[in-house]
Amino acid sequence: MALKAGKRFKGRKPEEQDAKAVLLEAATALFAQKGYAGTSVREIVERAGVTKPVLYYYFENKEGLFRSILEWAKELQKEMLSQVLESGGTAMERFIHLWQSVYRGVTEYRDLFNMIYNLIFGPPEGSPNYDFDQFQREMAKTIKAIYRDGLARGEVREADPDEIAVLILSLMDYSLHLDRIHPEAIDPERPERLIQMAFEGLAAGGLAH
Amino acid sequence: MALKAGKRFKGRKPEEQDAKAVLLEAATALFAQKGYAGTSVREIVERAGVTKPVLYYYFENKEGLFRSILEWAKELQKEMLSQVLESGGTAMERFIHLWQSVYRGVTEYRDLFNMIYNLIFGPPEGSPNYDFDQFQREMAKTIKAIYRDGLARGEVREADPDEIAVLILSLMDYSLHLDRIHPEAIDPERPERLIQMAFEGLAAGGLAH
DNA sequence: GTCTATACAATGATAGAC
DNA sequence: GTCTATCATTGTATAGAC
Repeated sequence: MALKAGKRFKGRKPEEQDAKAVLLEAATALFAQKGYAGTSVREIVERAGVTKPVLYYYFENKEGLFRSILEWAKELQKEMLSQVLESGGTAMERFIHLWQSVYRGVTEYRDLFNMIYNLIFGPPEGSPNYDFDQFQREMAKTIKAIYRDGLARGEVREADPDEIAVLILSLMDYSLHLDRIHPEAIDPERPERLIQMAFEGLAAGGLAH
Repeated sequence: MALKAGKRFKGRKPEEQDAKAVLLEAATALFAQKGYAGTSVREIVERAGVTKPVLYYYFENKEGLFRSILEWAKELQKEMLSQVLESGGTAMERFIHLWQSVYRGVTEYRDLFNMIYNLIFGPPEGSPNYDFDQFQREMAKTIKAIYRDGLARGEVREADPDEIAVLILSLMDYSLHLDRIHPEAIDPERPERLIQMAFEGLAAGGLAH
């Protein structure tokens, strides 16, 4: 959950980077909760337990801090997806595996995920310009790769891979949305069921297995 | 697409309510684009072509203006959904009809929709407290009603109605999301295809019709 | 590297004239 | 109902001491 500064930042003396890590963590939590515009520098430094000049020492400004968080998230996602692509199994199993990896990441870095989720689905000019869509594009790429493998093995019916990516992504995103707004009813297996439902079809009389 | 002040506000002399309508319209567009916190009162009145005291004359404050917009949206959604529930046809056809009604509403009141969409999926404390989730709950209620009718007629396979609602809602919401971020590739028929895909199933060898 | 103190622009909101 | 002028507050950001 924390930034684990030692692993992520290569400061010679750990204490030197402590302020930076704690600022990133505090800002992530606040941006996730209140949005970029809704979060003041004063709040960030208060939560981080430092003073304003410390923030401006480590980051160019509020926007620079914001961008640092996003670059960090980009790396995390990259690691996660490349790991998923190495996994084997049927398309269905790999979709489930993808979901479970996403879910693990979301759980471990909840604030970070919420922040990015808000940025992707929030007002287009609500925060500094940034290609937020890339997070979804990377997800879509992975889904399509899995689908194409499954198609080559005859595990799935033929369809537009882009459409499949949209289908799977929408189910995962909406499940995460539900977990966000109803944390009392979190259900990690919902996407598995939903993906399965989509696989097997809703129509009466459908499907063999 | 404008507020059509005459239909919505019952001012004796139309000009008296012009400022109010134009303020609602301007604020909706700005909130949709930049979020609540990211939009200043100055911007709103500038866009509306009035001065600040005019805003505070018609609304308690920025938050009051915000809430007025949401109450308006609530009414619009209510009308739309009750109309959909009166429609006939198979479950599949009624889901498509629901989507088309949503899509028409979204098109006609694009700023309003975008604003609410951002609020639903945006940071929880990014704007004044409000039960944004009610918009989704109303949608879910409609979907479940349609599904139950279809089930009674044997048109759909048995499943958890809540789960069905999540499935359909996620497909619609994600399609709207795609339209929002890729307006150059808007595809009003995507949800129809996606819902059909979910109905027929992805698994190879599935399904009769 | 971190602090106190402060500069200075922008914000939400209002008083009071018309 | 609408304006000009203004207020208090909060915002981002920095100078300069330590």
